[in-house]
Amino acid sequence: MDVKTVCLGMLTDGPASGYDLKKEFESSFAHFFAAGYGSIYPALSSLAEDGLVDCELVPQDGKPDRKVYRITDTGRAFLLEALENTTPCHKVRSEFLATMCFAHLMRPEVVEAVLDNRLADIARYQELFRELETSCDQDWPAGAEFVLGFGKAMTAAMETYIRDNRHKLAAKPVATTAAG
Amino acid sequence: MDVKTVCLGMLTDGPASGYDLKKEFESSFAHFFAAGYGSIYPALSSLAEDGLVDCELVPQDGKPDRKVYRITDTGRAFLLEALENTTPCHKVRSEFLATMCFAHLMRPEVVEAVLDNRLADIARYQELFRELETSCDQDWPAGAEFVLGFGKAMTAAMETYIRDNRHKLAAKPVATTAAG
DNA sequence: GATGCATAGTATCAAAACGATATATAAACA
DNA sequence: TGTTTATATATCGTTTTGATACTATGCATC
Repeated sequence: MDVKTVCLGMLTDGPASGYDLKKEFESSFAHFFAAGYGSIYPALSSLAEDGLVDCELVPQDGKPDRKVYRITDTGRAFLLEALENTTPCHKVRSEFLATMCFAHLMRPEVVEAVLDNRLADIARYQELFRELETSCDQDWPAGAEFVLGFGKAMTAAMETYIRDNRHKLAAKPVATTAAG
Repeated sequence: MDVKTVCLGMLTDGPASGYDLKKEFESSFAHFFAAGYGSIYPALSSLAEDGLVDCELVPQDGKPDRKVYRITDTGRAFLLEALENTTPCHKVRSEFLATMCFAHLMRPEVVEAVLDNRLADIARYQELFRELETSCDQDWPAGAEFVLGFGKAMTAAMETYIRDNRHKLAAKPVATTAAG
């Protein structure tokens, strides 16, 4: 389940350009699957090369031409197979937690700042979730609702945990730091 | 906060080989920061080249020589600066959630299998957490405890959410799937 | 007695992804 | 007038991934 497959999946919703897909990665997918242009454009080229999508050039006045991609029957079949033949993983890559592992080497006020920063980031996600909910609340497939709810549950748990446990990070100052 | 910095941080705990660090990535760091040999060895080489760590060759009988790395004063200073001068991110990369977005394209029994698989994965993490707790319970820096607790809270929230909401994924079957 | 697997250890490589930047145009804004 | 925002595609060096290779011992299985 790489960027290619996710792009292909997004295209089951209707034809779209790379730019369109990027916006989707930044909204409904933002909390669990990031992808930049450096991944999306090569992915779409590769999908087109493999015949899994068709590409239509749509000229525009002033702006650059749009390359609108549409999933093919082959692509649809490929996607179904890809969806059913994997055991999808769920990975966290947290510089935040890595930093907190070394909190005892940091000045307490910096640790506090990092925690505040994380809470602010969580708040941004929560606002995004509210927007997603209000903008298009009905007609969503069950999966999309499940995924949104998942994101809400995770951020809520994260927020609660940080608020309830941040005091412990300040509590244990290390004597000398000289372990050499 | 890349693999290099995390390795450097791990070395504040005492000298270690790439193999040792890999084991740490697989245990206490497993739930939030993955790294393979392909990242660790180049990271250590680069750190040594920059004078942030020293490398000592320790011959062994039968087995290959160990390359034991030790953080230098320069390295320690570099680490402190790196820890204090960033706003560390926290990213999720979930093929699982991406798959669930397209649950309406999948056979219900496959969706169920994916969910069961995820729960099993969560159970493995929970067992790892129990092991980490029992093996070295006192003398941990506050940060390590915070991070372990964070992992426990997240996996617990994940498990609860999946158990409470999985029925919704089966509830809304799509009529034709032919949207093209 | 051979095969396979686990442990201990270092190392490399292609492919993928990341993150930033370049390019071009127009509208809105200060 | 100058800056930002939006629309759109594209590239490119660096990092990361995931798998594999290599050496060597020991232990269990066939």
